[in-house]
Amino acid sequence: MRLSERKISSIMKQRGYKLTPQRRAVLKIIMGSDNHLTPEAIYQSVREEHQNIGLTTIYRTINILSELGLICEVHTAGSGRSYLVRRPLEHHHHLVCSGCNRVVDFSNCDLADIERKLSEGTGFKIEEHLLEFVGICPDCQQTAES
Amino acid sequence: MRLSERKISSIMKQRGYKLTPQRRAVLKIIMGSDNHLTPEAIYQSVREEHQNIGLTTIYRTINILSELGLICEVHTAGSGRSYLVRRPLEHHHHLVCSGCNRVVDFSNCDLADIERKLSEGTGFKIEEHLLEFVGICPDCQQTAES
DNA sequence: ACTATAGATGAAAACCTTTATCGTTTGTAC
DNA sequence: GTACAAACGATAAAGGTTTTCATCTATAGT
Ligand SMILES: [Zn+2]
Ligand SMILES: [Zn+2]
Ligand SMILES: [Zn+2]
Ligand SMILES: [Zn+2]
Repeated sequence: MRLSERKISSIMKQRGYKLTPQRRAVLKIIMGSDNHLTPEAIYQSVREEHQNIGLTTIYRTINILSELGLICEVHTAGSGRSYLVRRPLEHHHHLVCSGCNRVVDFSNCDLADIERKLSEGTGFKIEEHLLEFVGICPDCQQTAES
Repeated sequence: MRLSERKISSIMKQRGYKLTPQRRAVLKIIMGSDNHLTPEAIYQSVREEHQNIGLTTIYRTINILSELGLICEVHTAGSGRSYLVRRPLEHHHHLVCSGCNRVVDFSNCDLADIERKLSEGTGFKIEEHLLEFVGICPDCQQTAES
């Protein structure tokens, strides 16, 4: 299942958050991009159409979306945070282009075996895992060659 | 192979860095802990014996150790950085306790299959991966029960 | 429509983490 | 021991994120 603006709107309202024009503008930018975006980048993009919005509102909106599980954070993006809209709702991971920040989602993470062995070997009760791949996308490979 | 203080000392000198008392003190704290430590935590620990050291020196030392590949960074540690000494020198990953920050290293990460499939499916040239597990260690499980 | 209420906004200040600056101190090589 | 480069600590500066607060909606009840 993928997230539509309608669905996001309904989730937010259900949890007591209003879908204001500012939040709609932030959502539009995040949903319209294939790349992961920093708060500053979102700010700059939103500002092109909505020049009065404050950076504070960007952060507030990001934090809400994150709390509701509607956006994904990328961890291999250097210092600082970077987000993109949650495209598959189910458990998944990211393949990130180090050239243009494009993100491809994938769901076939088969870590159950490793997880079980690790758990048996260490006695840890494993709660979550973080898996991300970094590479160069076809477009950026071409750009690099030419 | 594991890193001894002697080995680290030789690597640092070879790369033009002096092993000062301050750096030795930072190393002692990092090497003496099974947990990942934030710069601030390292600062506090080092200060107990070396009360005049500056936070700047902690950061400078961490950055050198990181550049030389002598420490590992943990990515699932919330906001901000956290480090521990690099115990296996070869490629490896971390299992982190969310209770006490203890870290267990493991080397049998078998992501080659996933990586090949991903590469074929997307056309990405994959350069690196990030894999980390989070769980509760046996000690913290007991603490939680009692 | 009018008002009351709760929530959201933007500007500014505060906060926290990390890095740069600079005068002084320390290690190392001769 | 002297000379030199490197490292130190204090402080300031730079980023990035959150708090504060007065103002401004949006919504619901009248
Ligand atoms: Zn995602
Ligand atoms: Zn790319
Ligand atoms: Zn490690
Ligand atoms: Zn633990």
